Amino acid sequence: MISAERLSSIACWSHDLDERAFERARNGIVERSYAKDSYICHRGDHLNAWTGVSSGLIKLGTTSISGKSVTLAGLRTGCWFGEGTVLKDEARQYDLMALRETKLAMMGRPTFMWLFENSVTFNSFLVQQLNERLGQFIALVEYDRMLDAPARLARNIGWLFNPVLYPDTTSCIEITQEELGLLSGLSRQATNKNLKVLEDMGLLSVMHGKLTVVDRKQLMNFGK
DNA sequence: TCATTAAGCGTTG
DNA sequence: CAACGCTTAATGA
Repeated sequence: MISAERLSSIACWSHDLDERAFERARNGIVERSYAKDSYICHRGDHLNAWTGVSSGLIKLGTTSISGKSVTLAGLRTGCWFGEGTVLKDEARQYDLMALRETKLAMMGRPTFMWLFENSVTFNSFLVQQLNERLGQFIALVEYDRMLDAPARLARNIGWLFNPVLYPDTTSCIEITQEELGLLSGLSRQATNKNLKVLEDMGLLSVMHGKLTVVDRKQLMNFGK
């Protein structure tokens, strides 16, 4: 269980719930901390919790049979994920790893299902979120087939600041260039080179171990 | 042939 | 000490 203030600050979807649903949510959530580079779960685990990133950064990925690891998505502070797995009551399809010190809010399946069955506003949020994600992953395929390296990097960074998925106001993210590369399907060198291109264009600014987005709109439209 | 990458290592913040 | 930058040998278009 977490405090009402805490829920409110880490879960923007909680703002529209009625009092009964809000209390239910609050009672069904626990918070946990994860050290940098530690795994939250592996593929095949039954982590039956809808999960919010209270602080930190997570990597969603998997490892191929040959042992090569693939990064599929980065999940920033403010993001809630795992609804697909919890709804279907399935094992996890992908690995989750904390890329730095991270706090997660876990909502157990019973609470999630209760909200799903009883709260219209909660459902609205879920639909909006699923819709946004679908858009994100379709776009990813498009980028892969249509865009060059700088544009892929630009748009992947842009997605990390999607206002629906990450309803915070910061424009800064702590992430290494290597991780940014894994996220965009680029090598470390190519990432570094193209970050400088984007920086020269005034779309973002690069610092040691972090970057600040200056113009998200232009990043998202890069290459058009 | 030329460009790009992974890997290793030196440098820096 | 981890992130960055540079060099180099391998890879592949």
